[in-house]
Amino acid sequence: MRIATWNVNSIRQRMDGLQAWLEERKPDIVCLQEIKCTDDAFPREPLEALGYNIAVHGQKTFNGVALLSKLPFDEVAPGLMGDDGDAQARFLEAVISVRGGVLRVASLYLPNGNPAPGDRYAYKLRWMDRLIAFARARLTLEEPLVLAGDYNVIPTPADAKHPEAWIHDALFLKPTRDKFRTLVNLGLVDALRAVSDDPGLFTYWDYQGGAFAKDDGIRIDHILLSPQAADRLAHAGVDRHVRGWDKPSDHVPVYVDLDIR
DNA sequence: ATGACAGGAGTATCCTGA
Repeated sequence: MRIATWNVNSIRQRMDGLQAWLEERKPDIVCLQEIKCTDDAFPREPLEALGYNIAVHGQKTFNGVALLSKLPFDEVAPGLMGDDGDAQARFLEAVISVRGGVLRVASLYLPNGNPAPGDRYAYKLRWMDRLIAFARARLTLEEPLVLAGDYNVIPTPADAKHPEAWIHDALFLKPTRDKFRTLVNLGLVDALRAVSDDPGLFTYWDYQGGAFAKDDGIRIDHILLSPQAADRLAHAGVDRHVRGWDKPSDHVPVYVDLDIR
C-alpha cells in the first residue's frame, strides 16, 4: 500500500504532471493540497480513468484538499474539528477498508501563518491546536492512521538549506515548531525521518531566485503515522525530480510504503 | 544593464503563497 501527499498548487494547472507522476509512482492513495478549485470544477474524469475514487473538499480561488484512492471510501468527512465557523477548505478525512481492518487517512493543508505575528499567525497556531486535538482523539482508536499534507512547518534546522533565513518566518518560529513537536509527541512517527537523517531531504523550493537550481529548499510536506501504521512502514521517499518537470508545482510528492494489502 | 515567480480573479492590478 503506497500512500502519497502532494501540494499541487492548482489541480487544473497540474493535470499533465499529476497524471505522469501517478503512472510513474503508482500510489494507491494520494492526498492533494492547494487544488484551488471548487468541488464542481475538480477534473474527476481523467483521474477516474486511472482507477481512482475521488473525494474533494474545495473552495473558490484558494486552499482546497482532495483524496484519490484505488480502494473505495467507506467514510469521507471534510473539515477539521474544533471550529465550525472556519470556512477555509484545509482538511479531509477518509476511512478505507483494507485486508484485516481499516485505514484512516487525512489530507491536510496547514495555514502558512505569515506575516508573524498577526492574525494569520494566530490562526495557524489555533489550527495546530485543533489538529493536535484531532490526533489525540483518533489515536485512541488504535487504528493505522496517516496524517499527510503540507504542514507549513520546518521541523528542525536540518530541514532547510539555509535555516538562518527562516528564523522570523511563520514556518520556523519556535511556537510553530513547538506545536509540531507536541503533535508528534502524542505518539506519531515522521515517516521520512524514520528512514533517513539526510539533511538534504526537501519538499519545497520557491519559484523565485533559481531556488531549485541552488537546491535552496525546505522540508514542509510531512507524513505522520500512528503506531499501528508505523509498525507497517517499509519505505518512505521524496520525488524531487518532479520539481524539474515543465510547469512544476513548487512542492514535490512525498510517499510511504506500508505493509498493508 | 536588465530582469530576476505562479495562480486565480478578472481584465488592472491585487491577493496569496512560503
